[in-house]
Amino acid sequence: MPKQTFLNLPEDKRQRIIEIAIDEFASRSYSKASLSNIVARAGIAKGSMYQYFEDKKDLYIYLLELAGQEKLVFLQGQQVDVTADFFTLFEQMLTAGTKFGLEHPQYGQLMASAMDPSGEEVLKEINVKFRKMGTDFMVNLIKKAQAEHKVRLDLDPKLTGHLLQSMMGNGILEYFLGELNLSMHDFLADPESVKRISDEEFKRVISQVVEIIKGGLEVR
Amino acid sequence: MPKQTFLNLPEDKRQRIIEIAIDEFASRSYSKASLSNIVARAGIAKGSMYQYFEDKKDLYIYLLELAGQEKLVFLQGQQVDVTADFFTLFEQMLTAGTKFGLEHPQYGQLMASAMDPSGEEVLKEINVKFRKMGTDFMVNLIKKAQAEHKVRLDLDPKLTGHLLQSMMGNGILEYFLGELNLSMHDFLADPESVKRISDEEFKRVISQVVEIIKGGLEVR
DNA sequence: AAGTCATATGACTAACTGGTCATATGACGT
DNA sequence: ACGTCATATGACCAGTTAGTCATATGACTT
Repeated sequence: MPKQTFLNLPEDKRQRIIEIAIDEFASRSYSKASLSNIVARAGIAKGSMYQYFEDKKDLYIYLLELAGQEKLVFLQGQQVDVTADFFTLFEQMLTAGTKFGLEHPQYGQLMASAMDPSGEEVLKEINVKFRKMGTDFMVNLIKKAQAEHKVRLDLDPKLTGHLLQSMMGNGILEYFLGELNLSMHDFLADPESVKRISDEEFKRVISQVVEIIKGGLEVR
Repeated sequence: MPKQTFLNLPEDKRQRIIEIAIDEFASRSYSKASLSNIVARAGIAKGSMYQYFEDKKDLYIYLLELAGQEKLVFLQGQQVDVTADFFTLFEQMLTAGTKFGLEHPQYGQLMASAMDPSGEEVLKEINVKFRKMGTDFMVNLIKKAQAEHKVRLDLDPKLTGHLLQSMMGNGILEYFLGELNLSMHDFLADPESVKRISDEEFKRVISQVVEIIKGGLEVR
């Protein structure tokens, strides 16, 4: 949690610091991200940073929380109907999740790296927490769909949830990047580079993935 | 490529250095892995390391090559019949790939992190090379299966290949770790901790994944 | 014994890192 | 004008890093 001092800061200064910090943590790993770099770019003194946050980890966790909130807000603005049919909901979530990654590359990357199972040891707890949230949600969805006989009853909800969960992250985005011969770094440096993907192409990819999953999971 | 000096080294010394270096690079990210640490553990002078390798990256790439060779040898020892039916081959590859990760945690982790699309910028080329190899293989397999009408013709081979490829890595292993409430670090520190997984459980998980994929891809 | 040559060494450098702290600033109340 | 107090500062610290290099070792040749 940031200290009160940070929250008392004028809006624009606070925002600038956040933006620069997000950018740093999104484009370098946690340990490689540099506080010295952030304060230099933000034009503040190193000491000030420690008036705002306890330490590096504190700052990082705060940014992750912001990213989570941002994603939540984004998802609420998208067409995601939690009462919809399982496969419809899956399609909507896949669409919304991928769009978030495309439109908010830094937040997306930040959350993706926080959920990376082979992340840094210092961040183990955070990692576990974030992944558990996502997987639990997915597992419950599947259980519900099984109760309604929409999904094969012989499938293990946990295993199936794990598989779907691994697709919900940056999976589709990575496919697009691969097709455009771009690395994640290229994309972060120039998010516009992915605007070349047409709406049709986007929809085609999502619907193919959904079809595969549907074929694999649905009761026949 | 290592320098001749390294290749001239007595077998046991060379092996010891390799083992320690693998351990270091497997358990910390490329940038966090420390040469100072490696030489200290190996009981050699820092300067010696630079008689053996050009620099850190050179060493890392060499270790990756070793890991690749090790995996190849491992796969050859497993029951993988490249002439088999597509879904049979997929099952065999999934089994063999996951087993490799279980039995050679460090090599497995090393290769997984080298293929991580959001890896470090210095390693971009290596990353691209490794991923391309894997994906190309998968894509060709799918194209062949489509020609034989074993896989739905309306599926985009590249997209489908990308999806399958993302499962072939540490996906299943990560599921097991999640079930045992272990992190990747725990597993690397104590590979035995996963021996608790019975053969039946292992087979069950693989066959469920294969069934899902089969349902999703096969011609009906 | 002298010379050669591949190999081994570790002190050293320059560049970083996260984090600290004594000091300074400047707005506010008295 | 004085005192107070939250905020801002950047020199500084101890620790780490990848990489260098003059020097030493020791086996093998002449």
